[in-house]
Amino acid sequence: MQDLADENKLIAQRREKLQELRGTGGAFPNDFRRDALAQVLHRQHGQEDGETLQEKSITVKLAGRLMSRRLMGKASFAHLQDMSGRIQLFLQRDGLPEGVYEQFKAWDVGDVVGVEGVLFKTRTGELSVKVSRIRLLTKSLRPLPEKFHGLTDQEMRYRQRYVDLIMNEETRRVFRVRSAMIEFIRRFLRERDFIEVETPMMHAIPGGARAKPFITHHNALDMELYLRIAPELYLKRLVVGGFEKVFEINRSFRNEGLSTKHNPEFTMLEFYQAYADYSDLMDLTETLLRGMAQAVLGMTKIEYQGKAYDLSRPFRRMTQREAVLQFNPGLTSAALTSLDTARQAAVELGIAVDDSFGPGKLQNEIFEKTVEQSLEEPTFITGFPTEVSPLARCNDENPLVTDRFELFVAGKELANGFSELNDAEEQAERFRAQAEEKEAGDEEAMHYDADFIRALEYGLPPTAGEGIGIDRLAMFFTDSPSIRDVILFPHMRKES
RNA sequence: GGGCCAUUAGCUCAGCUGGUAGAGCAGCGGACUCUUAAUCCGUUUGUCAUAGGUUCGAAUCCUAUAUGGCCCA
Repeated sequence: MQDLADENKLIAQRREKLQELRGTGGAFPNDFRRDALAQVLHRQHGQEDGETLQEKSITVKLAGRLMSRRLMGKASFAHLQDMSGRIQLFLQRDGLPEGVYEQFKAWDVGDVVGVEGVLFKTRTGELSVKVSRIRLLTKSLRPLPEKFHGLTDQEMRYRQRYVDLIMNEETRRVFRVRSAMIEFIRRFLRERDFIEVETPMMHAIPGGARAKPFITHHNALDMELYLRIAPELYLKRLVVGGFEKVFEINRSFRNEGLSTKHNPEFTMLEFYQAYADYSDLMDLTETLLRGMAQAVLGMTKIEYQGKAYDLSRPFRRMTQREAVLQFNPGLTSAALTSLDTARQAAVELGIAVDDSFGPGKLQNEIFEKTVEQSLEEPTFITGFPTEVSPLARCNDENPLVTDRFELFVAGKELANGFSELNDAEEQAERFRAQAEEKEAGDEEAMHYDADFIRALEYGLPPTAGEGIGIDRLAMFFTDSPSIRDVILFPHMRKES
């Protein structure tokens, strides 16, 4: 029970109004049923003229939140907002049952009401409902932000997303787009015979990526468990099992800092296709993103943070080596191949170099430092060093690199895919190398996963797999500068 | 982790070189039957983020902390 004295006066007044409602019974009715939505009415009847509407005499029942009120002595206007949008209400004292108009005048912006009335056009031509019945369905105790500026405080928008959603159409749009993107992915993959699966989120051995996991504890089993950093190893077990095309859209967790690009929990699409290689997946990714833009936004042109992108054009493809050389004119391919010169180049760029870094790791570090953020146009980077790709299949011509790609758009990594390493013995060898790095103090190095090796020993068909970061993709599709703008309830520190 | 900026009424924001804390919206009372940031008259609202310090006196200056934003690593 909250102490009334602690609350501000506006809330106290509304509590009193609620108390009166309780006295008359039925303060929280749940028997009102609507038969119309605001936006649908605008679409169906917005173009009709007043006379036509009057002749048709269309009665509708609507429910939603009162977002504004313009009271006059014996008549009032108000706007009702439901899940689809807004529509204006017109209430006349003489058009309502005895005493109802006076009750309505005592209600507040933010209250949830149910109305019944006839569609008409006001003098200014706005489609409205001439209300004949109105009921208060839920009393709102907290005042909404001011009607003109709305809620702009970013912290409050994230912490109290419910208020942000009430007040800001743009926020509602962002999350509708996100939802439509995920719906499109499901349809796209199902049409291609992928099946959707759910694999464990709690892992005894965290794997499938280089990252620090969150640790939790199972009491009954008295064992440490890790929140997954990627579903990869389980999805490949399923391909071994004969689910030759699988996908999962779900959360992964990484114990890292927060930034405009990182939330501790984030949503990934991962999919695996047997009898395909990384090149097939690059083609599929282009088709997927192009189709998604068309389906969700109605066009393949996207504007992100002031820059225009056209997904209908073929995505650029270049190797990591080529990209590093292009952005570092002083370097040569030979310099990147030799350990000494590669290390020197990295040090000169201010990279914290560890003695254990080989030429591949050094090239990857130089790439991340000097190239990534400059890759604006959609670009597939291929030829990632084997050293930094412990789960990917080596290239047949050059075993120092893997058949792997990452897709960059607007300077952000959106996707990572590769031909899967399906040689159980080589995978075991690479796990051992990772385990050694872990011993040597690299917290992000992978564990040796014996069951995964056992699965590979039964035989993983030649397979390609890919992960796409849904949050970052949603940022790009909704022109959002921060990952927090596309996560309904982003992680926040404790309120002060 | 480092740098810069912000935090004042329910919301959006003013508040000058330190001198009794303000506006608009919302609220409350009144007028008003086509308004739409409705209008008109009247009126209420504060832990100035928190804790210290300087000062006769601090929203204002200083320090620390918290939360958020932006940039960098």
